Amino acid sequence: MQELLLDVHRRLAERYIHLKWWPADTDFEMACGAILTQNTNWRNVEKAIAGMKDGGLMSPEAVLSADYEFLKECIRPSGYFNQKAERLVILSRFILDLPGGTISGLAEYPAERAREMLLDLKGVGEETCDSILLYGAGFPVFVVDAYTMRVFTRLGILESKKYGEYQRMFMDNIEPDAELYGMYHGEIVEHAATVCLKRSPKCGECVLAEICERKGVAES
DNA sequence: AGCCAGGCCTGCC
DNA sequence: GGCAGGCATGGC
Repeated sequence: MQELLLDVHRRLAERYIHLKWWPADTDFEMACGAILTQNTNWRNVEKAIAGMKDGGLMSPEAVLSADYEFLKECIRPSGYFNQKAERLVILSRFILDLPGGTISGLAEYPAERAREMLLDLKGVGEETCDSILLYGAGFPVFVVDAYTMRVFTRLGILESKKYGEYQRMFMDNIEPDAELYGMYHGEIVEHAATVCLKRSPKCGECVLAEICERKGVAES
């Protein structure tokens, strides 16, 4: 399994080259992006992030002191703005209470504790939590999302709907390495979102075609 | 014109 | 513990 997972990574890395994934100027912007991208196309998230910046809201202090309706207007393009505005406020308050008042302050805690703290926040589920832990605070936790499940189910590597099972598959077989985990997850998203395996897979055209064939996955 | 997007919560069973 | 329904906008 370890060899297979690293093989997929190598093939993706050859095709999708990026220095550091999860584009964001600050860890706060990264964390906001994690909220804003919930069930939402990244193109719309970019508009909302730009909206927050234009509105002068790209800091936890600014979010907390802003007019609530104005905050909603700024993030409107990302959809679900009523829920997401509340989640941004909750997240901002949480961040200011961390050591140093920043997301990176989470690194003061053991990974398990930091994960619990984030999951306790209303509006932060497993994917949002792990994204922040990995890309915001540098913990070596593997992020699983809809793309990850779709790709690895499609490859015939793991048939499951459970977040934890996918995460364990990666973390039990690949050494903890935040840099590697971040790259790998980024490659999966780039691959699934831009080229292949969106809804109707055409494995014959993608860099994972050989693996599809080896696993006996039919092209369609 | 629909269908979909880098989820999560609530309320039911 | 699993599963439907709701949340909202913009792109293709």
